[in-house]
Amino acid sequence: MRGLFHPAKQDIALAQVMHALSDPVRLELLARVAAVDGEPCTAVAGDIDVHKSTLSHHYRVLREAGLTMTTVDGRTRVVRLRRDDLDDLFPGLLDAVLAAFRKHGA
Amino acid sequence: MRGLFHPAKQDIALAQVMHALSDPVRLELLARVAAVDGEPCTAVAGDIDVHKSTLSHHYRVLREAGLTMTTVDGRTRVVRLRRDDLDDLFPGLLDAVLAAFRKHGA
DNA sequence: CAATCGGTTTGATGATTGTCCAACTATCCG
DNA sequence: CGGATAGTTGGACAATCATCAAACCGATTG
Repeated sequence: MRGLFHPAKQDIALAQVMHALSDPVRLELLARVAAVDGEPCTAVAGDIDVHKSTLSHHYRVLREAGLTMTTVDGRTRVVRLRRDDLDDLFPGLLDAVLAAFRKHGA
Repeated sequence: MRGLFHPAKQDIALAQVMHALSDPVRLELLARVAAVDGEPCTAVAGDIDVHKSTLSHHYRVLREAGLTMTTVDGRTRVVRLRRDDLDDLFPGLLDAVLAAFRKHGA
């Protein structure tokens, strides 16, 4: 498995971030990751009704856009929000999106 | 020309807004519209290097996502930001995106 | 070692997208 | 009216996307 790619902070692009946040499943995932930081993937994904390979795909989109940081722990993956990088690059964006999602859904 | 469709405020969906903001051309358009509110389309589009029908397409995506309000004035279209609706629905989102775009580009 | 478990990778498929071009509509000007 | 101007519409095309299914892989467990 080619070691999980994460973009460097300066390579995080706004349009790509917005695209990563333009899917209902990914918004749901991000909101959950933001709520419980540092949980295994499945614990977070829980009841979402999509195939596990689809979930894997969405996690990769979030990761490669620079939104999340995934580390390997045994046979589970731990997903964390790159809040520091994002808040520094795009102040207020993450909080606005998360608040909007909590209030209105996708 | 089927009269320009604008979603009602309560029908503006987060995911669709994010998708509308996930294209470099549309981010550029939005930033310009935000800067000079109430200008004709071409005055705003100016030097952007895409075909005029492509521009028309992007304007429609922005409009149908609820980001802009387009009115017809003679033979030109006037595009305005739906700032009140957006700020009310998704507080801080628009400003965060615009600030991010001004600082980093797309 | 064998089975299981968490998750990835690799197709395949249908839908959506961004772009251009050509034709069209509607308005304005002379 | 006839031309120019501003923009839309429809078609075509390649690229990307979300989804599923099946095979796979590495870590853990029996």
